[in-house]
Amino acid sequence: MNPFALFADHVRAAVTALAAEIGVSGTLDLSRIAVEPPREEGHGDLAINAAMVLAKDFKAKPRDLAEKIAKKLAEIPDVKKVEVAGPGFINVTLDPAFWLGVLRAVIDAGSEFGRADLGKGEEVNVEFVSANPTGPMHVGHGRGAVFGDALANLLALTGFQVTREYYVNDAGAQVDVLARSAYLRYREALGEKIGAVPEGLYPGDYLVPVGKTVAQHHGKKLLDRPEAEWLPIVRDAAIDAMMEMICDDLASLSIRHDVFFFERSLSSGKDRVAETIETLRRLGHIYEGRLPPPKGAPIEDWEDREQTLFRASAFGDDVDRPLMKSDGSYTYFAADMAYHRDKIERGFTTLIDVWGADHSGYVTRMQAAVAALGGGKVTLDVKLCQLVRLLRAGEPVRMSKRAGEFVTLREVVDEVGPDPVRFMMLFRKNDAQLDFDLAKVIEQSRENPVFYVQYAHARAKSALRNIAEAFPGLDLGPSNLSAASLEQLTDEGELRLVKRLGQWPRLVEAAAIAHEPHRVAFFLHDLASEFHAHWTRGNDLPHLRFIIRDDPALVVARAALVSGLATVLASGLAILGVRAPEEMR
RNA sequence: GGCCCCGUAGCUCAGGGGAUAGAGCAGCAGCCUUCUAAGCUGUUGGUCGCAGGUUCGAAUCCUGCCGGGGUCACCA
Repeated sequence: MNPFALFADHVRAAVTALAAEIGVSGTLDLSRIAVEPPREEGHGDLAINAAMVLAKDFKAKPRDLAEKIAKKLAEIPDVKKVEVAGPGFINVTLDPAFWLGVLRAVIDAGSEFGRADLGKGEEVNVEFVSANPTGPMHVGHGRGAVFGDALANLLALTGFQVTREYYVNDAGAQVDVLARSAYLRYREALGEKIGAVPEGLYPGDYLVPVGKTVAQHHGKKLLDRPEAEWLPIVRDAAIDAMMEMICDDLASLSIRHDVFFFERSLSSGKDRVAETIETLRRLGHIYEGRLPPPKGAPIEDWEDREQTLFRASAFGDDVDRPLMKSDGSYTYFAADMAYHRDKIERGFTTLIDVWGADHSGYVTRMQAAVAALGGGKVTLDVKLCQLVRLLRAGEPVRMSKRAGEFVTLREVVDEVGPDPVRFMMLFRKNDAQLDFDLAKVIEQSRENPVFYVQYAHARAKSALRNIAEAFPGLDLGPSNLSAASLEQLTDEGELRLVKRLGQWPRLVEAAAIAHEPHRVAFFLHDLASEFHAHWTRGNDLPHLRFIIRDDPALVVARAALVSGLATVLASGLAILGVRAPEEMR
């Protein structure tokens, strides 16, 4: 039940009928018609731009056309008032009964209110986190994790078949470094004094337990072997341990993935990377050639050589991209192409990758690869999460993995709790930098918007409890709330809240289409604000309170409103993955 | 130097073709005998970085500058 979509249908029908009556030649582009909640309250319930958008097609002045459309819209039963305003807006005011019907729809649908079928079951793959398995997650990873999870929730709610996926980079030089670092800890576990961890190895003591585990399983067997023999063993143990640790970190934020795709699996058994390159070669997208040296800052060891190149420039990229390193192994990009080809082969038609902003230069080439591999039928949307600046009381916290001194995601979650972390990270657009001030979130948590929204939900629940207590015999079940005499909700604050609830389905759809979960967080903040404001009006105006001693029928109607508010607040918080508490403690 | 993201109130940020540009924090002035004041009300504060262009209409789209951040064959 989306009132705005409903009236968009009405408007399109009215415009089409009008065009037929007048005899407008040519086809009308109805897609630009927008039916929106107006910014100004005095402008009614719906703002319609149809006349301005279609004035040319009708060869009419916007305001004249608006008048004609308005006349047709006035015939719709729920419409109370239609006004033409400004440059040609049609402002529609609906009968309060219509909005109360929306409230009834909220009660009847419960947590299903806002569910949509935009996706029609389309398979969407959301790849997020994909942090290298070389250490604990840091706060920046956490942002991508929370973002991807919320986006997946949002898409699932709007009719998409969502798979949450993690690409594990368990190949390449860095996991060898990990293995060597763990091997050092293994020797340490066997009693050796290792001293300071050499430059170039991971110094973090999270590898100490890995060393101990390897020592337990293999004793001293690995001590005298050449690296080529112990490395794969230690590496696999270390990667397992790192992934376990990362999954724990994610679990602390209630994040779970459906699929963990290991980069190594691309080359174990069949060489999937070679297959991918061959596929593209047959399509004419691969050639052997030379690249011009990079513009700008010269690279010291630049070596002009002939190499295997993907014709990314044919798909909008600036230059073609190498697939083989000088030592004959595949580039990361080549493996990543094979990985995305695998996603396409698994039937996904929409791919979403959530990356850190430091990968921004990589977006176009990956989209080029997907365009080439998907034959134009698969889209890749890359959501870049800008870096998180971690502050403590306004002072930047330096984070350096090399120095082994960085604030891990887990430390932050343990310190402030998962709800503030999730909400704060979603209370910002993904491509905007995020300042995360530990001192603020920890010490002055009242300022944190998450509490504000959670409090609104708790307040609604508390009101329902108090009503039940004040009227022991009163049935507050959904069916009775749905049957309440809602027409008693005549206060403007009450109606404002009901109308805001009516915006929820539209908001959810818009957020899902734009892949922007932050819109949900902002909507919840607005809704909470209106609820708190209305609540406080009861201080001065006791007749607006939810408990009115001698008027159970009115109380049931207001209980319906509060219940609807709690429902939408809970739905929104569920998308964000934030708890909707029954009470604040 | 090329490319990507960002420049909106003192600060942190929404708004991404629509009407008189919003919120939180900070500041100022108020509201607890109450269904939880973890709340609310009022108020101060803006050449939407600059300059052109596109059109009925631009904070929003395009171009060029200026500032901040990121990134720049073969790392992952």
